[in-house]
Amino acid sequence: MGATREGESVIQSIDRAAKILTLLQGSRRMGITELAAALDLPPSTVHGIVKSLQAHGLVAQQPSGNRYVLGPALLKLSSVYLDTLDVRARSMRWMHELSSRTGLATRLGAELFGEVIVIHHDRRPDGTEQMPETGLTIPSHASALGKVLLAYDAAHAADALSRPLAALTADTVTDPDRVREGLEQVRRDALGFENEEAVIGESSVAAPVCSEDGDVIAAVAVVMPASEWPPSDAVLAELRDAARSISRDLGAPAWPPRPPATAG
Amino acid sequence: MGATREGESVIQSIDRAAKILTLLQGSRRMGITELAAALDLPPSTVHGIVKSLQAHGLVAQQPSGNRYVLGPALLKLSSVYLDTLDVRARSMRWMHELSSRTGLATRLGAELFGEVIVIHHDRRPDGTEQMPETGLTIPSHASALGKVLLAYDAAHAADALSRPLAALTADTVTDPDRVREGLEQVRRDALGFENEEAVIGESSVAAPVCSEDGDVIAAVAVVMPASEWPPSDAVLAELRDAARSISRDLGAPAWPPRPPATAG
DNA sequence: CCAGACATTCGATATTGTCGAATGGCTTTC
DNA sequence: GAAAGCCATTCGACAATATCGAATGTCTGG
Repeated sequence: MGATREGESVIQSIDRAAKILTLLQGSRRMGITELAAALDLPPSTVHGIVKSLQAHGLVAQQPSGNRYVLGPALLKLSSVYLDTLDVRARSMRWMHELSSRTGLATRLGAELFGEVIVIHHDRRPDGTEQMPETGLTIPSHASALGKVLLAYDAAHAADALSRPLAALTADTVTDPDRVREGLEQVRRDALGFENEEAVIGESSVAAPVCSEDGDVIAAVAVVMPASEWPPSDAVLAELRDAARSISRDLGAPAWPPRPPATAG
Repeated sequence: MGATREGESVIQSIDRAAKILTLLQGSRRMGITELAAALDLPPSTVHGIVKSLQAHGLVAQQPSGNRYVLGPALLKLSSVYLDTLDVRARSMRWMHELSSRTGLATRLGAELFGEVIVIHHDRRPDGTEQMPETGLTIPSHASALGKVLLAYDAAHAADALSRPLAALTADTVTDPDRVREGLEQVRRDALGFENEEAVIGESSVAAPVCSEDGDVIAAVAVVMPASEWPPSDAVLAELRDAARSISRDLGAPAWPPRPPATAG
């Protein structure tokens, strides 16, 4: 085959397969006709694709019979994916130290298609039960991690701020221009703040993590109950130390990073 | 298209795409020609597939340029996959309680293509740094989780014990028949044991988790340093309680489960 | 017991992925 | 510093392949 139109030259069936995975990612469990309707394709076509995915464990049909869900093979794949991430490996001990010292949960995030995906998560050191957050995605404009990543990555910012911004709480900033204004402060301080903008009762601060060639490739955050807002200077200092240590481990030439020239 | 031969009727390009993902899962980073050689396909064909996967974030090429790795989209997909698992959601609080009471790390595992995949992991409650283990896969024959799952699932056992069993440590049982013998004890006690058979210095005990219709769909384990072997009766009792509680939450009619009739 | 909805199978068709050769970029070697 | 080799990438023709619509089977609800 090959591209019929300019721009895209993706293999049709793989493209459709990926779309099916994305669809299942959104609405947990779907039937064949449901998927077919969503993709505007005949059910038999969708059936063939789903069965092929199922053969590799990428989707599974639940015992109930006629509904499909994402499959266990994805878990193994993602586990290996995480292992390939230098950033994550180098961050873990610093994040654990950061959690211990501040008594707060910490997150490491990177960009994924205009959102932030949590690459590592270290829980608050008290013994309470806490959901694992690795793999979680958060809108960039409503998170401290996201603001930091937006501030240093023009492409990410252009992508994320071009579409309508969702209001997750009453305090979410949904005006792209106001978000952009906030980014200047982030670049100045090398710290991004967020107070109940994503989740009610939860606030966070993030700092950039730089790679060998000086690019901001990730961000670390401390997450705290909104009742503890604003964070003490001690916490901010610990956060900065952690971000600097990780960046240093990665071979970054400098920290804090230089804001991109394009960002005037 | 459709199946040319009996048995399989998977879509070729999707099959190849999945194989590429599996290949990248094994050897972290690979080039196009390397993949092409492994699949015995022309590089141009592989290139097209890889690019299609890349467009959806399922693979990524590392900055270095010419090598491909698994992509971040897998992380989000697996995160949603985990959320769809009833077992996991119901297990979390009981596992956390089990960890707190015993002071040991706990794991929840299910079957994936003849191996065991860790679906949830609750760390030891001391403050030490511990790797997240969710997503890890372990050979069934060398783990307590695996032994339990094998004992109650004939298909899994047939699958897993048909191929050569890897020796992970000096104590790994690699003779299929000896493994099978061990399973009778597992069915009798509803507990599977493993002492340094997978990892040197680490031992574990597992118990079955049953679904609504009485099938064993997962297993819970406590993991301890080999120096603490054998586990106390108190620990075993806590483990049984946790397994029973989870099964009850899932609507299981009975616990311990009845061994399958086929297993005579 | 019947009706409807849905998953699934099957076979013909042409759309589509595949392949081999040619190009371009990069690193290595002498 | 120039050349050679390796590897990713692009292109276009071909026919193998995925797609589609209709028919069948299966389950659920009335």
